[in-house]
Amino acid sequence: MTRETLRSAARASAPTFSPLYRQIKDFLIGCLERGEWRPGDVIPSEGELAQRFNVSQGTVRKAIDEMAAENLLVRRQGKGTFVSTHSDPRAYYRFLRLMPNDGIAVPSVSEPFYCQVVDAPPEVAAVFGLAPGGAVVHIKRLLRFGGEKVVFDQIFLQAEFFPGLTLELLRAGERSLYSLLESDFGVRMISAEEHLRAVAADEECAALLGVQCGEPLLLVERTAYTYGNRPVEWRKGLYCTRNHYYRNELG
Amino acid sequence: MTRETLRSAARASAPTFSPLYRQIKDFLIGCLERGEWRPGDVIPSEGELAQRFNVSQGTVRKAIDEMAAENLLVRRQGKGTFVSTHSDPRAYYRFLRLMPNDGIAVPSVSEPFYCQVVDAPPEVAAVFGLAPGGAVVHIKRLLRFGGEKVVFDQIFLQAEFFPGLTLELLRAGERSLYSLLESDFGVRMISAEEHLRAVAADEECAALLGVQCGEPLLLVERTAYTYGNRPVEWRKGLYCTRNHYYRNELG
DNA sequence: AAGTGGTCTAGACCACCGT
DNA sequence: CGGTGGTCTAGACCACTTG
Repeated sequence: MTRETLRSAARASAPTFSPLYRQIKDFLIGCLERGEWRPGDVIPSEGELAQRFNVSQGTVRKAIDEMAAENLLVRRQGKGTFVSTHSDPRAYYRFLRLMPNDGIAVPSVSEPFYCQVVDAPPEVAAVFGLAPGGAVVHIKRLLRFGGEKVVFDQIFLQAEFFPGLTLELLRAGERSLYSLLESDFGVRMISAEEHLRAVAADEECAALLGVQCGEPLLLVERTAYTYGNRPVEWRKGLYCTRNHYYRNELG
Repeated sequence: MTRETLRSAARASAPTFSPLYRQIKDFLIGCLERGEWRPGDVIPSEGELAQRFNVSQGTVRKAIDEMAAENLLVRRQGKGTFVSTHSDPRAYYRFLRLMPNDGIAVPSVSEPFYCQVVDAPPEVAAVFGLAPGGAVVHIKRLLRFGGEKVVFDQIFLQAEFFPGLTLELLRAGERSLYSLLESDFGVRMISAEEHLRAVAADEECAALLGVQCGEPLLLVERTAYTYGNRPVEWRKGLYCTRNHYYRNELG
């Protein structure tokens, strides 16, 4: 593929100016989407990509810079550039913002106890753009921090993307849910949006979390997206915030 | 100032390697801290800065790129690079994550009703690193969205930085609190950390927000920082999340 | 037309990692 | 040592804004 190929493709598909590094970035994202490079893999070096596209190293560099800023790639000096992965223990809790009040981090343990394919509730169908009653996997689990029951999660996934996802599979191994979805089903979560509210505990979750019925809980609704901002997960978490808080940084 | 000045300064102060663009960034941040360029001002052009430091445009560019990514500067093609400001209406709600359930944005109105210099409560003194009982300004206010009472804020500021801050001043004009603190006291908020919990409404805030005593509310504690990660504000907000939610994006 | 930021190049050298 | 990412240059040209 030559530089001219890139330029002409841009002009053909859109009259708006698209810089070279943007086109290269789009190409790299395409490789990730199509699974040509899998999570944890090294991608070709900057020099090699520059040759392949007939551009200078700096142009490839700018494309990779942006993708690294978006957590799609990870640079490691002297080694190469790698596809981000949830299987890296350092990324296990990338999306979990819960912190203990006293600041002392303790290991968290996930205890899934329910996993069934069900008709999508209307709210979930709307998020996924499914027909009402489309098939989704419904997971319920408890998260413990140092033994203490802190979070009750209800997770919904589009069933067609996760055939054979069972409670046994969820319970096997130490990896995080996103790590499992990534390695066993090829679906990678890259961003998410959360909506937070305060609610009163109902009977079910009061029993599960071991709190009084009516106790204030933090309700966290999350929509998670894969490449191309396609929603693939919706979840509803109830957090007991007696000994923990949800941490957020504003820039 | 020459390139050699930059290099030798780096070697003298620290044995660790510090790239040129880093040193230039530090210099630019210093200018902002010392108030040499004020919010809303244009800073010198990339070419001029490159000449001044005896480096190439690309090096200056990288320094400015990072600062733009941190919201310290704003680039405007064809016009120049500007110091970020809370006085820009587009930045009024930079730190406010509250959204209406129905997605229809309505204007918010701040109603401060209390402003006194008081001894710092222990929690606040700890955040500011003040001696117990140090002087802080204590502000109470209500935030309304389309007339509806939604947030009860209690705000604490280090008194020494804000002499003459009164209820009248807070009530005057349309600008946001951070815009006022920036233009009238020269203190600019650049980042913040929030801790969220669910709590039950006590009598005071139930009355203020017009909800039942015991109703679940979202408790948002914020520490806001100015240049150099110096904390200058601590606030405690109680959000009624019946018709609104706290929105957060995870990357 | 002049001035600004935005893109791109070709090549150099440095810092880091593995063998 | 060779290969990788990280820094830096000097200069070119493009895109946008303003006078």
